[in-house]
Amino acid sequence: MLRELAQTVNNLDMAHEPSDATDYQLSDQVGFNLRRANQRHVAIFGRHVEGLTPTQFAALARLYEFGAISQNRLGRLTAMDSATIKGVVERLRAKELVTSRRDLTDGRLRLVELTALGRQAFERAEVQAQAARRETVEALSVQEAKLFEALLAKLV
Amino acid sequence: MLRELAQTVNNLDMAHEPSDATDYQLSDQVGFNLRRANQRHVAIFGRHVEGLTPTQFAALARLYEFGAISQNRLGRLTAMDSATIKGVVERLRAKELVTSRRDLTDGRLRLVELTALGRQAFERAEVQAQAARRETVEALSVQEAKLFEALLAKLV
DNA sequence: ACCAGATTGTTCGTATACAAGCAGATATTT
DNA sequence: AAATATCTGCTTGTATACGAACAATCTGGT
Repeated sequence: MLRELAQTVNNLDMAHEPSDATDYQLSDQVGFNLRRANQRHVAIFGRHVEGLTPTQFAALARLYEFGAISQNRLGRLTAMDSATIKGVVERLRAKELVTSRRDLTDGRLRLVELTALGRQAFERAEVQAQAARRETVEALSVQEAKLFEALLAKLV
Repeated sequence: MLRELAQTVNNLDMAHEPSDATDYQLSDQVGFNLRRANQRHVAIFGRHVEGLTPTQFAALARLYEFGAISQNRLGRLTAMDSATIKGVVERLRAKELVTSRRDLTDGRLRLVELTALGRQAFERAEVQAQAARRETVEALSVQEAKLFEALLAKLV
């Protein structure tokens, strides 16, 4: 019992201590909370969606939507730079969810495309991603969630 | 000129194409935008605050507030697990902004504390972090920003 | 046809981020 | 006191994330 309490107190450190100590506010509060909100969402996503990270899922979604596109363009569509998207495509290839080949008309391009397995994986994951999305905003009312999403969209 | 235009069109890919194509919505839109908002903030923070990442700044802020605390506790206060906080403390030590030593009464603990240089660095960075915070939410009105921050705080 | 500039993709280095497994120190229970 | 559980910090492995530099390729203007 005492153990549990100590554990609970520990876990509440972040939530309680700042206000306990003073009314001190981390001067980068927005950034700090954006980072924490993202961490939390990634964790929730991971519990709902089997075998795909949020970024991998985003890549599959874009490929599902746009068909065969170049690796860099996929990166732009998913907000990843060329170094990052390279690794993501590599891991999706390893899972055989996408293929990649050189473009015949433009030798610079590496065309990335979903496999049949990739399409299936995306369709299955899409339902689970919706559930993750709901859980992420579950602390907000429906209206608050809508408002939050709208404001967030204005930020990015 | 055409080059510039092409560049511009490329940069707008993410903003335009989804709506151009259909009214398709990424089913993990909230997560996707949380990730992008965080990316954007980290970039803004980097432009305003010299020599400190947002996470390093958060660690300094907590140490400034709490004095000497254990490494794991610092991690909890800054939302980093033990593996992550270790690296952050290591890099802060390399810049001589913090020191770390064993606790005499509890042999497990590694006490981390600001140096005089670290205190100065934090005080200077705090002003710049405020500016970063403002730029991050500049697309929102003052009321919208307040609302957004309140909703974000409810999420985490 | 040519050359300057731009784009694509790769590699390297640095910095979070977390899971899992570990050893050592401390705390709790019996 | 001994057995058990917990906590701390470390290490390894995997996955974003980005800056910078690079070669290969393509495009624009001449």
